[in-house]
Amino acid sequence: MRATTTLWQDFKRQSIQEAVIQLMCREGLGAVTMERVAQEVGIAKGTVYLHYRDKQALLEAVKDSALTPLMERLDDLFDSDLDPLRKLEAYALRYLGYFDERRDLFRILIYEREVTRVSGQRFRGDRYRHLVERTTKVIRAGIDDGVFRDVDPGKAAAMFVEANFAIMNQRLRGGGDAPLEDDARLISEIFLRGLVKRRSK
Amino acid sequence: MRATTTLWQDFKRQSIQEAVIQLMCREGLGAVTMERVAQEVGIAKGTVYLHYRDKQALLEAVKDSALTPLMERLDDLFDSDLDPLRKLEAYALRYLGYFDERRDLFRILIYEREVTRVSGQRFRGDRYRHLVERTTKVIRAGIDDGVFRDVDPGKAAAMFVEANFAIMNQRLRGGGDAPLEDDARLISEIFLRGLVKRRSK
DNA sequence: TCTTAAAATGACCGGCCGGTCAGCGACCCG
DNA sequence: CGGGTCGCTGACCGGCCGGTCATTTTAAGA
Repeated sequence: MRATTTLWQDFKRQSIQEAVIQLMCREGLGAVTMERVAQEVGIAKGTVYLHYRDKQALLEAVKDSALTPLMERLDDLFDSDLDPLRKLEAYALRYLGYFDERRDLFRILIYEREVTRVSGQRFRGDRYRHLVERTTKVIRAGIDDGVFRDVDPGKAAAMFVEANFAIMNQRLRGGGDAPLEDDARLISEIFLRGLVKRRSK
Repeated sequence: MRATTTLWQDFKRQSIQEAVIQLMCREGLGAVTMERVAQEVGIAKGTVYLHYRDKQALLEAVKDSALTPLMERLDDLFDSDLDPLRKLEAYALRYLGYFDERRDLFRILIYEREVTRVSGQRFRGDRYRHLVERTTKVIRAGIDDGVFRDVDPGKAAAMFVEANFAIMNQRLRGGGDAPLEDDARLISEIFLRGLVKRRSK
């Protein structure tokens, strides 16, 4: 009975989180009201507070469950023993792949970035920062190996992470008709080899 | 007298806009309240409404006066007869240069992007979109010339615009000690030539 | 100094939203 | 059937903020 109760509560919590995501995707962050969320789930506002201390805790939980799997997949990649170049290629593939399956989650990522930036506050769980830092290390390793050019690894990492975001954003808005492998390859090719055609003619 | 009055009103309007920018930089978008803005200028809330119809009009005006000069400088560049490759190089230089002089304005850009994205609504004056579109044309021209590789120009453009944003963001946060010419060159080099070292050894 | 029109003010209003809690019904047990 | 537990409810509260407008202040002209 204990287990059953917990399972059911988990289900409830998940329904609430799903409602937040749905609302955010359909009508934007401004529409995410405790009242509206409850309405979406089909429960009363007070009930939501039986599951989450307050609105911030709810949003935090949504971000967590939406982005933690991605971060784990990327951290696994960072921890692997691939060489830096392959790591960046694989990064793009995993990043796009993750959001391609669940496009609504990408909104959550946008939301996190924006709130972090607009509020101007430092967030403890700033995932974006984490991503850039780990990417920085990869690039630094590549430079030490003599594979990459000697550039500021932090800035190159910021460019790379942002480029992935930009492409995913395009996929989301532009209809995303291209296979994700193509887009991942596009990122790798441009970022690693450059836009300019090789003078191989 | 007519002229004098207008000039003085312009000054008032400018003070109000400056207050918005200051508030936004110091305490984030959430602190930008009509009351706080008036307080910052040293006038009463009602007075602000003598100059701007409502809050949205004020924010719109702030965005306009902050970003229009940049857009003009970039549009001049796009309209010039430089070849595509030089245009992209010059783009990075102008972009970074503009915000380097007035770093607080960069916050306004962040604000516009975030609001545009989070609200999910299409904005009439979406400058970001305009930038990407013009950059797309440049890249397409470069591809037609045979200088650039045959990639999706829209996606490459999104990457490029975003990369510039990322670097400016880094300059803002990381202390921005590097000369802007170096950072502009970094963007051009990576985006145009790639991160991977040429096998010229 | 008085007149008067324009400029500035800030108390006030209404709506919104996060958060609370007294109460209600469903269900179980004795 | 009586009583007690518990999940749930939604009316309500308080604070915040955008926007208004009757009133006061300013200043120019006579």
